[in-house]
Amino acid sequence: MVNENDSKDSAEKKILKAAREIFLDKGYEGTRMQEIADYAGINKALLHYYFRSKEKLFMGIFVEALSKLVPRMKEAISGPVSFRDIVGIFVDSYHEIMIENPNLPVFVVREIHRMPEVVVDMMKKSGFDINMLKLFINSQVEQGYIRPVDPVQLIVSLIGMSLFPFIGKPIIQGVMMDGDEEKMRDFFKNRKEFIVEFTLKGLDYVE
Amino acid sequence: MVNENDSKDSAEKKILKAAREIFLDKGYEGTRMQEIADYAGINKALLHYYFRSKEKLFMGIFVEALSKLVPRMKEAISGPVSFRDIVGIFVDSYHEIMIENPNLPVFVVREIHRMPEVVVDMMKKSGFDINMLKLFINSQVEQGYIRPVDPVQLIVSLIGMSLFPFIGKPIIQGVMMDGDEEKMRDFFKNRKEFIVEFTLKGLDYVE
DNA sequence: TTTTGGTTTAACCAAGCGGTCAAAGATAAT
DNA sequence: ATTATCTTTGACCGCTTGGTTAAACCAAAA
Repeated sequence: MVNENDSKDSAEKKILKAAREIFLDKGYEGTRMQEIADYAGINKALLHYYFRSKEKLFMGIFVEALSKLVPRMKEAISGPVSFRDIVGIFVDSYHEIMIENPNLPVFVVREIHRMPEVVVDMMKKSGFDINMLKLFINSQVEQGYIRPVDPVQLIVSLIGMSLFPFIGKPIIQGVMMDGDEEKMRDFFKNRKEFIVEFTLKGLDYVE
Repeated sequence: MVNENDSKDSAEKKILKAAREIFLDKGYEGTRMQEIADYAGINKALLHYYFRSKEKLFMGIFVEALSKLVPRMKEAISGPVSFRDIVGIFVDSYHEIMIENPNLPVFVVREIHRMPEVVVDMMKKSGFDINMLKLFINSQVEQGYIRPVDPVQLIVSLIGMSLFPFIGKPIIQGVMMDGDEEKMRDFFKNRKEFIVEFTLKGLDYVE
């Protein structure tokens, strides 16, 4: 039991890495167990040795992916920060995650559509802390920093503006930017600032 | 050849209707030809009699769906209308289409991700008229109606804010609104006005 | 009535799917 | 060296998949 190196669990980790890669790209229904095995460089039967079924393996990956999509803003909100800061942190955290996991939004959208109740249950149990954000927005309204606004409308707008560039990247780059990668990089570079300014002005924010 | 009734082509139309329903809900990979046949109330072999393969049948549905997503704004822009009107029409046309076809955005997102180059080519050939909108936005900036802004950032924001409520409906309703359908209806009822006001303010619009 | 042509079907097929199993390999304890 | 336990594999299984085929069906033309 001295063995703490990776040669023992490397198979399991290789499987998880492969499953992550392929499930996120092709979704549950588009993925073949054989493809995961090939990608991981192991026998297909070994997949079922470590993870009994395709669904079990998938759910592990899915839970992991979902958790990334829940912005952890508890500390940010609890501190004495401005509305501008919160919007910036919110948008920023999404962009950070998306740049590291470009396939994440399409993956989650696809699987939410396939099994909405399951996902909603999962998010409820995992403590999706939207209420804190709602309260924060309402308090900012009451203190006169921003105009009266339905917090959900605002949150949905922020998420939509943050995620859609990644969801629709092929269209934006291919159709709106004539396939120019440099333009696309510029677009992403400017995206965060645009969303923040656009949002603050859209809410009549006063410093 | 007197026969112009539907009994002759009803099979084909029944197939198309079934294919539309099921492909849009489950996507290419999630759909079984048998399921389409059952839904249409016909034999599976008849599918291949009218449409040779799953892919051919699918592409018909997909082209039809894609065309719905391209906003036909040529007439709107060509006329002498205000920026407020254009934003209103833009958001409105998306909402109208989405309410009639709630599964459309997830469907298109899923299939774009599966075959991005194909879709981009299709959209280019179908004359996606984003340039007119770009020019219009730029002209509004030059005339001082709105602050300087990258048209693509704005268009992507508008589409993102318009589509995301439909893409993320299960989460919004299930997690942000505790499953309350009435709240969700209110949310959708107020959505258009919110986006328009939010956008106009966000761009320092002056009438 | 027979023929003709398009329409619809049951039965079938090869390939691919997720999943299983018995046995071979590897590793550490006895 | 031998046993016991965990890991890895090739071969295999039952089932589903998209697709085919030959024959039945059916209305209109001859």
